[in-house]
Amino acid sequence: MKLMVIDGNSIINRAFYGVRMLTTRDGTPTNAVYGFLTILQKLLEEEKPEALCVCFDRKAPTFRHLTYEGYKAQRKGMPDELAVQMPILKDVLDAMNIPRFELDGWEADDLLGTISVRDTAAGWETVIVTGDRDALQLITDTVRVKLVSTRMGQTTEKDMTPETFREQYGFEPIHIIDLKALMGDASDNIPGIKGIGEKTAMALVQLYGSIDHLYDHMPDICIAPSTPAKPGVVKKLAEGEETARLSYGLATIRTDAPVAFSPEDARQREPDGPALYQLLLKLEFAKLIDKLGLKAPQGEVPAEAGTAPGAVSGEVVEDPARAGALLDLWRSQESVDLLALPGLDAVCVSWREEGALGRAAVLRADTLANYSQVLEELLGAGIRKNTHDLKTLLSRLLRAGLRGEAFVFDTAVAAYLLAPTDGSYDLEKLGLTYFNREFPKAKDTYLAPDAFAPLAGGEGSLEALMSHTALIGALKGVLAPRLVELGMHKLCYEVELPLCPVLAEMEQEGFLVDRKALSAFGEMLTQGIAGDQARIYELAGEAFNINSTQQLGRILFDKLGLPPVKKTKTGYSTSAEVLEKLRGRHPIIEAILDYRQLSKLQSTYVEGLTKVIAPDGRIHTSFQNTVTATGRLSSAEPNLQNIPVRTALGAELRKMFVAPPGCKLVDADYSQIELRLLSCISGDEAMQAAFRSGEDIHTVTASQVFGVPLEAVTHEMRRRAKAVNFGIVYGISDFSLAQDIGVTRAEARAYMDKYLETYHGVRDYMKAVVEKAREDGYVSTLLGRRRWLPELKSSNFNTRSFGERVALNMPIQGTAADLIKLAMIHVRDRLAREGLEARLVLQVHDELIVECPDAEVEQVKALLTQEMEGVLDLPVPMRADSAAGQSWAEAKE
DNA sequence: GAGATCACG
DNA sequence: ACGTACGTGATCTCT
Repeated sequence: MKLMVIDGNSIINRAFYGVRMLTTRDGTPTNAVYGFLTILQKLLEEEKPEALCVCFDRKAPTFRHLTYEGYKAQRKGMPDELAVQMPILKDVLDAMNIPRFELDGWEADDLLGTISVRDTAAGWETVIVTGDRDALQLITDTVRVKLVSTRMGQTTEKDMTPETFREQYGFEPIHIIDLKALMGDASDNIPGIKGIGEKTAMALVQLYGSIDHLYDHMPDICIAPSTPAKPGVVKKLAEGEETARLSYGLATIRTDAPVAFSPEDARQREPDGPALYQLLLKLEFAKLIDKLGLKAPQGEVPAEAGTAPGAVSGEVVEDPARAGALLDLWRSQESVDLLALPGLDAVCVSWREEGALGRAAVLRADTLANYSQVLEELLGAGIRKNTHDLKTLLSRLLRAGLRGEAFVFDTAVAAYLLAPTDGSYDLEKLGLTYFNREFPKAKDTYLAPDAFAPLAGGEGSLEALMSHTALIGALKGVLAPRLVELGMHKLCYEVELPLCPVLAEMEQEGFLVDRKALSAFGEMLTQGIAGDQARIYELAGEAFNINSTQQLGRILFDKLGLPPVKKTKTGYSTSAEVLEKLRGRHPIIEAILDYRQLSKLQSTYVEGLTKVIAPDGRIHTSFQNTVTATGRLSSAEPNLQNIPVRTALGAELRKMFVAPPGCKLVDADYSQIELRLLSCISGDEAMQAAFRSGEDIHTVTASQVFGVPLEAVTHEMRRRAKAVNFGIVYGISDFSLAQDIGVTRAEARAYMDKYLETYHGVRDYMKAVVEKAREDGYVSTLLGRRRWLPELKSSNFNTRSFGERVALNMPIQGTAADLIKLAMIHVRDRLAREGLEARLVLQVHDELIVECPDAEVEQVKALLTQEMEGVLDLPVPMRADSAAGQSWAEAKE
């Protein structure tokens, strides 16, 4: 029989420092509890003990010999983020029916000791789990200590038995106490003998075992067989005897705590399922709930009654007459919910009948004779619809030659606006978050590859499809009022939703690529790569995988002996930044930099893009509208928002993005939109005046910061001013600015001070925005888009600093995102209204690209500039420049 | 799946 | 004293 007894304080501490910060949406820190439970799961799987319990401290550490300053320093060891998680962990353990022991005036250590002794007496085997080496004194033939350490979320354990202990320390486990009596332990406030360190203490204990035995031999002390100790050491031992004996007492773990324990009481029991479920849900540990196989409480959900999804009565519509009747019914509804399968071969509609009974109907292409007619009618303007992920639906519809109108709500977009850092917004996840209810996973049911295959038994999938569709309506009931409450309803209904069809059309349109030119470019790269590779192998004296940073690091820093500039978590850094510093030290550096550049272009762009050219010769990216924390779009599969431009060779790629014969590309980009917005948002008069003057902003800044006339601004002055301008938007530090522009930290500091003196409105804003964010818990853009900032409440300096930089940056980056989204909607409208053939094909954050017939070029250029500049009335003009050409490279001027 | 690197605004 | 710029996505290696 085996008992596992856990040092609760020690393990939650390790977990807290080993697991990255996690919080629930309301900002409650949860990382330590999460880490503890992860470790517990792992240990239970490995050890499978019959019994289990956890011990906690209930004794304030003593600070007899510490000053008040020392006390404060000590206290810093238990930050608030960890303290608030202690009671949470205890609640979780209670719900898991795991006995926990704590006793006034006793430390967890003493309880571990007491329990292990009782356990042995009862004939049981004991595994003590802790991160604290003190406990090693408890090791016996039947008591093992599992030492746990956690780094970067990875847990490692080491089993310590009498054998392994002796191997490592060279003496018996019990003499750990004697070791501490001599050397002390700062973290436990055990003084030890001053001047006796780890080395000496180890040697003495290895030779004498106990301090009693040691002092019996005074003053003829050796530190190794027939090696007398130095007189200094003997003197210290003699003078420190009293302290050593006192320390011995302090280091001894007691085994006589008055605790009511017998191993039988700790036998593992079933957890209290519903209680544990509720707790883990509150902690937002969805994955753990899954892993433990916990189920949502059955039956009606009491919370938010009336809005929660009730039972749905569903039907599969196979009779055209019935379909017609339903269409009439749906037209009369305020709105219905709609979910379609990716191939559009089935759709589900849900609605509420009088008396609030939920209804759902599935229409299938294979069983409803007039499916396409019904679908078209359903998608038309006569029936108002709610859906989930509108942009993807519209995109699929367009691909099938269909249009969707009258979509009035999107649960994915709404949930994103309410919590833009959540990362994913699957329906089943939203159901859990907003209703505490478990829903089947779409990917396991109606989105599974063979969900509706004849033999797959599609009933489960049908049911899941219907419950998910009905969930859309229920979610709208919660999300829509919340959007109003937080002032984001206009942003949702006037920006995000109208943008969906624009994005879908852009995806459908695609960007024409010159496949031949791309492949010729690729061949050239292949040659270059082969040359670089050969040269690198020759200079290295061996062949190796240049793509492996590990192998490359060994070659550069071990074999060739170059100085490692920077380290990463896993070894040497070989980043371009590091290699640049080594340039000139060895010819191989140049070859590696060139190899890196060429192979990046080859694998990511030439090969990556070639793979995704559609049969129409065009590349159709996917614009993601629920991804970024700031409100920007992102582009994926492929990413067309990071096509090279900064280097001459990379920019070649933009020549491959073209307009077909008879057409041109028109490219329009905002000039300095983020700085212009900074001047508006901060209300800084000086910066606004600079923009109104129409002069180059970086030159004006340089002139003001360096105190010289505009004409006297040198290239270098402008470059530095530009770096400061950028840095300010990101919440830069003097250190990073110095690194960026290659000056000393003091100089960088001076530039920033001068800058903030010149633009004191910006300085005031930087201070105010962070303070307000701390009070409100969020920051927002001009159009009301929000980002929550639990980081600002962190006690961790880095985390908090990050929160402060985000508080500065998000309103600016996010407002720019709001503006271009609005401009895109307006551009799309005007192109249609003016009957132009021009089509938007790409957005790159501050840039729009349109493909149009040659004849429309001038009109489109003007239209783009107007709509982009005129999107909002601000105290400073927003400027946009446009140009046209046969390729993207040409159109960018 | 995580980490390192590098492409963009 | 801390540790060092905001926001993304793709590719490659290694565990």
